[in-house]
Amino acid sequence: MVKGLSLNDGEKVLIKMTVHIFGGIRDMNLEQVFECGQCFRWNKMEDGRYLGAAGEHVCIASLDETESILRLEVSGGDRDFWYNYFDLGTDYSAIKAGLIAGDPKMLEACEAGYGIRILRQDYFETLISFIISQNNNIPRIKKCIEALAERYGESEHMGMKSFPRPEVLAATTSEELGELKLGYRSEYIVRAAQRYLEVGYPEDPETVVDYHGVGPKVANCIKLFGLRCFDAFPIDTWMKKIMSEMYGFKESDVKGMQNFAEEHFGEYGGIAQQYLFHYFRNVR
DNA sequence: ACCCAGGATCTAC
DNA sequence: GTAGATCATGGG
Repeated sequence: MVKGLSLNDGEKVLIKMTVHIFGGIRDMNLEQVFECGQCFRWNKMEDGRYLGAAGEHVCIASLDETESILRLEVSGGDRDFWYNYFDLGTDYSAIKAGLIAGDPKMLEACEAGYGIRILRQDYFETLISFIISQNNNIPRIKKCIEALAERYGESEHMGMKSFPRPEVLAATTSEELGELKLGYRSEYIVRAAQRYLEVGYPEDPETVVDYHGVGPKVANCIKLFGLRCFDAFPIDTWMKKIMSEMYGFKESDVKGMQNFAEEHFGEYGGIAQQYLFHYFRNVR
């Protein structure tokens, strides 16, 4: 499909727009997927569709009322890319069943969190995004990331810039990034981009905590969302309260919580965390 | 003015 | 190894 868009100078330019249709979609709700805190570049449009960016690709996503057909209007990326990005090959019903079998307390949280999926996001984008997330709130995290993309992203589709390449961010300075109101995270971002160019994609997920500005919580988010370690169990201020209330931990006993998650939830601890996080923030 | 936001670092004990 | 202060920024 080809659409004509008019630009500021009045010229008509043909923009290549592809539509991917995926049927038989289960365990998916776009609001849950995009607003559970795993990604920051998707926003609901007035008509209910979601406009967002994944790396250099931009997409308008919608799920029909029976929630069985996913429609993606994309600027690029082949069918496999988007199938992979939305994690359509993973059976979340089976994962939920396993979590509930191991802990009946998870039943309500899993039901309330119907439709959550862990997107397969780009590692570098996840790294930078969650460095920005520290001691920050979601609306401002999104503003910071859009400012980064607006300034350093090199391509643009449907009004959204691509996420900056590591080479570009590595070539900036913390003073320059300071103009984007990133606060003390500016230095972390430059150093992270430079380090990424040195070490590349981590063979060992445990090494992400070696980034300056990446502590245990952010590292677990990067592992879960950017490296697909489903056992990574991020513990933030909310999870401390939740683990305290549900399982009786002292809120200071983060180490105890991590060990418990490892033994109790096992390989899908990160998924359990997502359901719990969502449940306590949005339902209770 | 104070507190919080999907915290991390640095310092001191 | 662990408690406390400090770190930008914006919103309530």
